[in-house]
Amino acid sequence: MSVYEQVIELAKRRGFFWPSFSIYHGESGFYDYGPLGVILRDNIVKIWKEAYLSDDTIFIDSPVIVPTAVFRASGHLEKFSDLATECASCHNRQKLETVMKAAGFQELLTTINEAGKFLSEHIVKCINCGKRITEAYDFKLMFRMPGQSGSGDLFLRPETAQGIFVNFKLLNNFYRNRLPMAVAQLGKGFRNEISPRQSLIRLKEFTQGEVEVFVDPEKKYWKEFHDDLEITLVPRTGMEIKMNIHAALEKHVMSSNAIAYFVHKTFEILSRIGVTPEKLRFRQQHTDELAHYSSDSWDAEAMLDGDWVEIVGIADRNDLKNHQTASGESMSVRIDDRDVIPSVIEPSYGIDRMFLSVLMHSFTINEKGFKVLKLPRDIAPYHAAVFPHLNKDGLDTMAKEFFEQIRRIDPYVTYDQSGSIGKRYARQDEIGTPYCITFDHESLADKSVTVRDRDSAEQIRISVNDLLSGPVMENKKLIEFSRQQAGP
RNA sequence: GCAGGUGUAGUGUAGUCUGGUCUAGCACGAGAGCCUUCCAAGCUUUCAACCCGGGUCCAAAUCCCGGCACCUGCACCA
Repeated sequence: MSVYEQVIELAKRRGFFWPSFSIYHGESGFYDYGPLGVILRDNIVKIWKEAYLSDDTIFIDSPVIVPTAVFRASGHLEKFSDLATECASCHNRQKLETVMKAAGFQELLTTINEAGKFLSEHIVKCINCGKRITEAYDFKLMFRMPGQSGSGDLFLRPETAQGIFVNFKLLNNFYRNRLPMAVAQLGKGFRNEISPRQSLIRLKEFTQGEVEVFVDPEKKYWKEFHDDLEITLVPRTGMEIKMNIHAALEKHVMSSNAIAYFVHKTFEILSRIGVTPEKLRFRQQHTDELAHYSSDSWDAEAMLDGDWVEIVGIADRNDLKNHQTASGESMSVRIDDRDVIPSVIEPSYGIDRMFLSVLMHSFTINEKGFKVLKLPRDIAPYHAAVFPHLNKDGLDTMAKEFFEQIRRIDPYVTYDQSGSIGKRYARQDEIGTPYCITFDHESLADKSVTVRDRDSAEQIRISVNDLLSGPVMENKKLIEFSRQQAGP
């Protein structure tokens, strides 16, 4: 089994995630987060959110249901729906554009009527079987929902970004008309994918963390930053290189301080949540793969089972101009003596893909053949598990009492007294719990317990009072202990 | 969406070709109990499945049709 398959199996069995609606045979493109998945995802989101809060970013939360006008202005209405063809003979579906190109036609057809007329007047052949194609249809990548009479149709947003753009003036007013300004939003996005695949990688309903950084288009500057990292970069023109981001900026591999800054920041966030740096690269998109709204884009890609998968996109986009034109509202900001419409640098995080990458990169099999999820300690769903060594002599009641106390200090803990001690360790290893706290006969005498480290299986003895002094992950003795275990 | 493959307890599988002895087997798991002085030990016991719908047949997990889902490839990924 591949790592992906093993992670899927583990996720389903241990409650990280699974396909939605399965008692009704499921619905492709939708997944539930299970009990442990919810906690793990929240922990990942928390790190992302705090990384931006501590970097002068403001947050907003806007509706997932959005009126047509917004997407007319943003270009999604036009670009997000493709004219497509289906061959009447072999049922092969293609984008109209692709079929036209293959047939040697240059014409750009944008409406269903135009396309129908063109196809009836010209012979356009199916790429697959060579039979003539006579009809085109509209394929919408956005979910459309009927609006009330007069107000027009509504759409489920395909990205959270527009909710920030349409609020630009209010947000910038809140921010006292300064630039640069960074605004973030965490929320659901929806895309009617033709063929959702690979569980959390292509969902119809997904979670995004998007940050829109509004900058002076002439400078595209956010902040200086410290950087002693070597990061794998794949520029549009050239080979994969390991490079320092500052150097990349100086050598114009990256076009602006803002892009470089957020590539660097993204690298730090991803390493922090448990994406392995060696399995991470930043690749600049080729011009022909750029989204309609973007002029440059660096994708963070994670190596998952031999494939590079995009998990974060850092794009240079220019949406405000469109909204100014469409709405008639000025989006310009006064900088020195100039009125400028800000450019936007957008780091857009695919939370579900990050989540899956963290699981896959944390997944290990130990020398005994058992699975150990080596999650960063503080993002593990449970920080610690509490066991009685034996279910007798009062060990169980003592352990249970301790558990009730510690969970009031740190709710990310669990209790288990079923099966043998070894089985319980194995259960916790599989879900990534970094510490197992065990009450044994010595505990009865001196109120001390053993704490076992997930990655080394080594133990220390520590007093109950030390453990109850604060949250598990802030415990100085445990931090010291895990440092020793991580060492040589 | 196309082509091919697959679909059996929570998980992994046997059985499907060659319909009946399948009251669907096994392992892991989970629950209860016993035992047990630290890494999936053992014992007793319990739980739990033929993807859905239709058809053929005396008889369907097994054959046929339709649907759904998953996997691989192609296309798509704004």
